[in-house]
Amino acid sequence: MNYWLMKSEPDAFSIDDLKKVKTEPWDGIRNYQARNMMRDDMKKGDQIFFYHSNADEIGIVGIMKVVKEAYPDHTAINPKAKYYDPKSSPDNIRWQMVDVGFVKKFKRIITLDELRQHEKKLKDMALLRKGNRLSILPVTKQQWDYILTLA
DNA sequence: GCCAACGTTGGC
DNA sequence: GCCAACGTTGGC
Repeated sequence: MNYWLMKSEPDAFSIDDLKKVKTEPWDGIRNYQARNMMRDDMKKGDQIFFYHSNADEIGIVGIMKVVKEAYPDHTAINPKAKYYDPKSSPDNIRWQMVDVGFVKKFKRIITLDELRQHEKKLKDMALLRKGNRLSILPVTKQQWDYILTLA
């Protein structure tokens, strides 16, 4: 079982939105590294931290899981979609997505600030590394368990 | 709204 | 294959 962290701007899609709809196709990923992780390493049942970015309160807000493994992100070939990709075509969709399911919302948000305060315990957590803008990040079991104790 | 830190594109 | 220009992300 692998562990992940996925970012979303709560204005666009928040943990409360996920709680309401239960499952959601995680479309719009347009970064090769992130796509490759979804395609190659994300397995059904993997656990994911839901992270709110670009918000009043930035941080981890809950847990979701992979309910469907990677498949083509058809929004890439929809000219009206927000993340339309003119270089993709129906027989060559460059992007993939997974479906995620709601697991739980934390009673409180584990803010980025707080995570930084635990930097030593969360050694080399990808999220805390400088300049990291990937919207999907791997989390180690140790980091996962430690963050759960914070929550 | 600013800007640092990227990733991507495209001309050469 | 290099790299300048451009676009995007995301914290502040």
